[in-house]
Amino acid sequence: MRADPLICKLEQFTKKFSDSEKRLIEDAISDIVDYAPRQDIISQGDRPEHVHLLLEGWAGRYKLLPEGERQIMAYLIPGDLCDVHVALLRQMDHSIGALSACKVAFIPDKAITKMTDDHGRLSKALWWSTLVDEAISREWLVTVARRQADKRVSHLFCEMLLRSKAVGLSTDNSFELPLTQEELGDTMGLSGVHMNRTLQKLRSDGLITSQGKRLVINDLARLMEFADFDPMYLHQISAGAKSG
Amino acid sequence: MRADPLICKLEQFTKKFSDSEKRLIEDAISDIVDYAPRQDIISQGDRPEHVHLLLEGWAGRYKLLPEGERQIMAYLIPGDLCDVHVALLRQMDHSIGALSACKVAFIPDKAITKMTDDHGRLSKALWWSTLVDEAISREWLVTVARRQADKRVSHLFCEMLLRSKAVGLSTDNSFELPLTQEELGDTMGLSGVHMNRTLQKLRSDGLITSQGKRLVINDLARLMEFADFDPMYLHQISAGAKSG
DNA sequence: CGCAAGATTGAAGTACGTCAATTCCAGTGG
DNA sequence: CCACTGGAATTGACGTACTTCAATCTTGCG
Repeated sequence: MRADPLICKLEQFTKKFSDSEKRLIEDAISDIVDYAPRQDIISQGDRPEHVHLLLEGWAGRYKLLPEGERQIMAYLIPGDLCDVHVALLRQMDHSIGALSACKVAFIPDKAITKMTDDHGRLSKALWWSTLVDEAISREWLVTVARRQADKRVSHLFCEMLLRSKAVGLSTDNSFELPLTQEELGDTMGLSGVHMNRTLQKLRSDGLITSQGKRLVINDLARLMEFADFDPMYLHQISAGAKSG
Repeated sequence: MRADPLICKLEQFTKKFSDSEKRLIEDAISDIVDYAPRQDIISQGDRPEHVHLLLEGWAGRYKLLPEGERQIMAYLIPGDLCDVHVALLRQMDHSIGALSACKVAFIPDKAITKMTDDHGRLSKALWWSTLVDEAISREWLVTVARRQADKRVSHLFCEMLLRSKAVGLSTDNSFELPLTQEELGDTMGLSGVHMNRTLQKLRSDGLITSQGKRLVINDLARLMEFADFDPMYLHQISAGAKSG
């Protein structure tokens, strides 16, 4: 089903959903829209009328600074909801843009409200996912503030591998990374040039391999060790264990 | 009342609470505990049984890194709740420590659950406050990743002034800042030495003045301009965004 | 007064950024 | 099939905003 990654993700928090619950989510989708890379899915100041569920591709939360630099504050991958709870805030304080080609499902606000009013379990699961988003944001803060470039990038790769696994996008130790080095830099607070040199170092140290847009982590345990990566903040049930 | 700062804060989001609603919150407090500076209020790995409401002093969310550096990821000031929704996550992925002497109210988990089950408005207000926390965390990420030391610190000071105002801790353009320069550095990803030089620069530029532990912002408009500070992310009704 | 924590200062090192040139590569059209 | 093209990756030279270390001065406070 189209909502599989979302369900997959939420099932990390709660017990397996029943078929009828799955259908409930699935049927809430009112529309599906494609976005090209660099296109905004939601813009700062918007007050979206429906919730956006990412089905395919990568998107990013970002802000622009006065000198024109872009800071990406979060990655969204399939199964991630862009704005479950904007209704509580008045408007978006940042934008969400497609990083690769994206397929996005629209779920009307009312459908979400109805779903969560009737299903405490689902409501909790959605809130759980935003609490995890918050935990991720805090960890990125630590990463950017305190870790050196090579560990910064390694830490990010560990996270994205685990998150990809959690939604069924990775079974081995590799995943699609549809980003330019510039975009990676905009995420970790590094220049494109330095990101390039950092990736070269990680490759020559044998920690990663890249095949086109696919990133291969040669030895996850070693990379996690190197990056001081503790998966606890992801609050995955199997945290620490390797799924697959 | 003891819960005044919290109520003050929540009233930014929702309409004024009735006296009975205020009493409801007030009466939920089961206990009040004092903490000395540097003492942990909640430690990583904990699964707290009650919600902590900060009444006096400043506390901080932090993580420790392998080399022993501490990264402070958020400040908590009076009116802030430390862990409203930990129940949804299995355990704390970080610690919360007192930065100054703190007075903390304990509210039993069950009291919160009951309160929010019965009062949708209050429940929404509490969730609103965690969404704002998330927005703040994202803004700090931008600050640390992209802004230079002087703007970084200025941005932080703008935020803390507005947050202090929002809970009635500041009426003019000054507020209590009970932190060492080292702690400010641990927050903004700077060494204590560089934090010192940065503060000197801000003082000599006439942007701030410090009188002991009290920070005076000489010209808020100028400091906001300098720091590229847009208060929208705080989602305060009064501080910018008009309700839509 | 006397002590310890914090603030301040200077000197030297480094991890990053910036700029600019060059190479690589996937698409596209001929 | 190849030549063309524009974006992305790579490289080198150089500048700088920060860190680190270590000494000294200041302040709060019993």
